[in-house]
Amino acid sequence: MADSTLKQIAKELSLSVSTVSRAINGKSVVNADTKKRVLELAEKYSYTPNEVARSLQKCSTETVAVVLPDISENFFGTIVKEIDSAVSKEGYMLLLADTHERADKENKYLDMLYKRQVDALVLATVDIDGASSARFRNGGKPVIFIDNVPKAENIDAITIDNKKASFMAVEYLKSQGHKNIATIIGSKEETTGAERLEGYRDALKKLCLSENEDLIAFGDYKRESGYIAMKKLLENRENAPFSAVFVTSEKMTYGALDAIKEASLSVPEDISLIGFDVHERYKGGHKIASIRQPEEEIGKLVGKQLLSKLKNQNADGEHILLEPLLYKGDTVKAV
Amino acid sequence: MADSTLKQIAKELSLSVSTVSRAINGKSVVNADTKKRVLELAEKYSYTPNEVARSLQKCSTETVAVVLPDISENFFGTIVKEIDSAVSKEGYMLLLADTHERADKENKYLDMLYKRQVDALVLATVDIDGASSARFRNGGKPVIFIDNVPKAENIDAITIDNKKASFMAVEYLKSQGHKNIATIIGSKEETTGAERLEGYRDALKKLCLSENEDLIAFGDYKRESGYIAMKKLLENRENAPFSAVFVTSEKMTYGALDAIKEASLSVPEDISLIGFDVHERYKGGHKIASIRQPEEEIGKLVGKQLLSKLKNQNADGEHILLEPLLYKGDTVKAV
DNA sequence: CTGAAAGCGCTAACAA
DNA sequence: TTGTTAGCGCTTTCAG
Repeated sequence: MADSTLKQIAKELSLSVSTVSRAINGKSVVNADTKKRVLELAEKYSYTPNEVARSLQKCSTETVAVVLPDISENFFGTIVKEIDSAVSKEGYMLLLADTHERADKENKYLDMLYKRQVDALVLATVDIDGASSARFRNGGKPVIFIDNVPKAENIDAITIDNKKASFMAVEYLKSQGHKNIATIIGSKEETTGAERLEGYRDALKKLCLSENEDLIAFGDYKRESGYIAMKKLLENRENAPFSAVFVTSEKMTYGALDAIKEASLSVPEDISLIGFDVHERYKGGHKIASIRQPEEEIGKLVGKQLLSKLKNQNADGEHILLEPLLYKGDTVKAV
Repeated sequence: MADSTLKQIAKELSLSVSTVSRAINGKSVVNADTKKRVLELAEKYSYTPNEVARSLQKCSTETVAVVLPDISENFFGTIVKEIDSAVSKEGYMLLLADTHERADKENKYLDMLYKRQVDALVLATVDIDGASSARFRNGGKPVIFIDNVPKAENIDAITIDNKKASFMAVEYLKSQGHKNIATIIGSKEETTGAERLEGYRDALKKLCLSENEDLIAFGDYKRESGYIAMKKLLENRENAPFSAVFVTSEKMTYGALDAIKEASLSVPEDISLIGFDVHERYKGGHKIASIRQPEEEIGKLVGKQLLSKLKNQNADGEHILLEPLLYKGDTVKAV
């Protein structure tokens, strides 16, 4: 009834624990008959190996930690799904932690996870210098960064090319005749924010568009911050006019749209807009033009890299850059 | 450098392992001076307790398993986020598994999780008789069902009142003058599907609306199946006319809209529609009328119940029913 | 206040 | 082929 152990089975069969272990694990050669007896009794008692004990012995928990800022976002949900799919095939399971975009929580979780001896870590960090994950990396555990990549040596990461993403957005807006393009950037303390900003600036330069610091607003990835940033841009529109805006995260995009609506303006009639990570839920609705990340591909790649690193401690870190995607919706108007 | 252990610290300080353990855990009384020495050395070696060893000893992993059909759905993502939030405060972490709506995967994952000695389980099952989770429940581990609730004795569950959800949808459609109301139901093998169907039928009866089996189509919660089901309803519309449709899951709702669009029909001009679990991403867009579940509340409640059950092995199972919410969008027209 | 000893359940040499 | 021994790192009586 209660969970049985190797010891109990061994005792009942007058065998040693190791023989029972061998019979059950099938790794080593065991007499066919004793093996049969062991297996039968194990069946009868519905013996279940205790993985905790096994982990302690093997110094490996077959567990991958996944730490990210917001699991309710489709972007992260999809990535997690793919990672789980990939690693579960090899017996690994995921310990998940949601940091709510907070560095203190990230630290707390990484601490807990380290104590729990996870074998590897996938981290969408909000900690820009990589200190929070240093222990894992120094300890030789595979760490793969997604979304944000800290400034540190020898980092493994899988992200899109954020600079290129901004370039694509600006280039598309220019192709539609826009000359004054505003942007809303998430925290520039994080690489995603910093790189998207850099890409935006580079694009303006390369495409000979006018630069204006007043057309750059900042948020923190959350909806409310997109709303506030957009509102600020709109209030200052007389001084710093613009016909289009590039918003660099999904939730901020919705927030920006909230502000536009509140100001009784229309998209794309009054303002053209390109968002980020916005997915159409259904045809026939309003389609928000958006830069998107190939999240399934990211997840699959992370899973694959994880498995490979878990086997062979690959040496050097590499940052895999994927192509961003541009979806032209109906929120950009030619002017 | 490498991870230190109590043993190492004990040896270096010529103390016993137990004293070092006591000093670090602070549970028992230790001489202030030795405690200080221990703590200093622990600090110096950045000692990290091995939770795996601790778990083995304590027969508790401080881990909660969360098993669900699709983590990329906002509904589940939000629930997971809230559960994590709640239980992490007490030191628990989540092991997450995504079953892709497949009973075989669910079984496999539950097996792995059982071996890993999780302390509790939150399960959005696709296994209707509850066999997959029997071991957990018999073993006295807290199991809380969400979304689907198996037909078994003494079950703990937190869901919305699905019958009422259907009633609300039908009632609203009737109030807008609709008399022939079609529906698309997810698997009737699962309680969510069965109850929503039952609620739909009850509502028609109670509200004196005509019943017609041809107006009931089935899907499997996925988008494609909603598309196919809607297409079937539309093709048969001459025989079985309807002016409104109630679709009982988010992805099927999008699929149904796909089919409506493909048939060159408009919502709500040609067909009124109420979906399920559809959330507005942004104001100003097309608003899909929808029954919604209070997912944050569900997640918070699950977290709370989990914690309470983890402490005191509460006795009887209880099914907590929450109120569904009705959001009137612009996809229902008065006729 | 501290140490010795036993053990959580399992694995893995090493012998026999 | 099987058993013995020795842990993995920690907690927890029980003595002292």
